[in-house]
Amino acid sequence: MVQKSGRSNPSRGLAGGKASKPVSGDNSSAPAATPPRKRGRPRAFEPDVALKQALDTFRQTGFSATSLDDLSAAMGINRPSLYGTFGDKRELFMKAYQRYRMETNALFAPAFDPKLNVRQMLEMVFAIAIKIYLSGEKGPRGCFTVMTAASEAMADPEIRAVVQKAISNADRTFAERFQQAVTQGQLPASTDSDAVAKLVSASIQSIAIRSRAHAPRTELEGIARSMIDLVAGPQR
Amino acid sequence: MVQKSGRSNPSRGLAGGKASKPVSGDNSSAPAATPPRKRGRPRAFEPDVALKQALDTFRQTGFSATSLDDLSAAMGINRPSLYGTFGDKRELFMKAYQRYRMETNALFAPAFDPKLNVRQMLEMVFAIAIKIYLSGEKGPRGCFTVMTAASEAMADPEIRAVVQKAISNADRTFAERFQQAVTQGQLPASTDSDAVAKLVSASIQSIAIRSRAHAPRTELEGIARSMIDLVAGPQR
DNA sequence: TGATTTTTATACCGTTCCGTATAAATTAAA
DNA sequence: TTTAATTTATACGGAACGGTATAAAAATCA
Repeated sequence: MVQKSGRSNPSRGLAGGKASKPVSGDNSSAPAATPPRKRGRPRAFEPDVALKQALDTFRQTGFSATSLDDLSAAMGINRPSLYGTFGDKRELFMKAYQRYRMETNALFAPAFDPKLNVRQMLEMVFAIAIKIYLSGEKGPRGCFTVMTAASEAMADPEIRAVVQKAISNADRTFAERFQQAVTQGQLPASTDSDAVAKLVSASIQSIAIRSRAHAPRTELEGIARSMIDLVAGPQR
Repeated sequence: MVQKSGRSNPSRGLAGGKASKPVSGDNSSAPAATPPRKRGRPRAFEPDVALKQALDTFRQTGFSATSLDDLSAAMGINRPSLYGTFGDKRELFMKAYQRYRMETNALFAPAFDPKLNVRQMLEMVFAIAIKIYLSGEKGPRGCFTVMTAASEAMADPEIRAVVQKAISNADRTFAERFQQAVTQGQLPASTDSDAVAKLVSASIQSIAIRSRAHAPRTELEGIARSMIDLVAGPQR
């Protein structure tokens, strides 16, 4: 019943090339490139912003509880257009999740500036995490990876794989940074970088969980502070 | 106890209320417990075991992705009977969650035996948590509270309330135990019991998340070990 | 026995779901 | 202008959904 579209898939050429758009500030309606207009009727929507709306909707209500009507309405796209551009609901979910990962990786990147010491890095990481998890027009949204791990990752091996990758990636990023801090003398030589990294990840995941349960911001910040002090020593 | 003699009902047990849950501790008495046979056609199922099946099903696939057909099949009960006994899907979910809380509270209780020191308490807690989260015929199941926080707690205030309660209850239980350990000299006087409690809760929540993403048991045990050593000092 | 009470079993109802067929609309190319 | 290509808009179809009406079944009571 899968019915691979036998005819040429038009989104192929587009999807391959424009993976990431820098979203620069000067997008004043005149992308100087003036992309070569394709043959037929032009799209009435921007795939990237539509995908962002889909992501927001999925983050709000999760995969199962989000209907295609919800998505269609939030994205401002008719169902057939949605299908033609993003595939079925599951494909759309995967693309939205992929976008989420790119987006949040970019948001966290500044915290890993090598000029920052470990404490500064952690303070930035937690601040960014709390900001992300509490953002949202309709209340806090938590972490999409944690949400997905708790729900879809169970039954869907492919989704589980990307979630595993996201979690282990976070662990590894912290571990490498801590190991580096040990060699730089910012952390004691006895530090178990892998272990500490997983505990930091754990506290971030807990912040995500609690944020979705509407825990007060002070509670989230308290967890962050405790973890920072535990890793980098009490506040000077 | 209001045993009206007008109807001459020779049975113990409440006739009017439908909260008939006489499964008290003495169930291992003579096989002739002679349950007070009610008037009409007897039930063909045990409500408590049916509720357990419902809980298992909800834990597997979550609220939205579980259909009443799934529940009906898993519980071995027709839809109308299910309705008559447990109410609609959401009510059933609430009752299943309530049962989960009772069940897990009972499983964790031995770890809080006052005869155990802090390290022993933590080792038991983590061992029990990992055992619960990895149990399940069809793979790991994680923590139902964390699952629910990540999904239904968002849109449903009542569900959110019970999830909040479960989380804060865990925090408080740990905090009280740590505070007690401070007074007993098992932990340094400088210990911030509330903060440490939340970090322990956080690591448990992370273990739940990771278990659902099929993290290997050694990873979960590693997190537990790290947290225990962090709180109670390195292993002696 | 027959009346009453309660549960079971089947089948149904209206709604929502996901996905698609179809035709109109809009563009570039011929 | 005609033709081809592509997207939009409407509407539909089968399936699954949550929930319930209805009658048969199984028990007690009179």
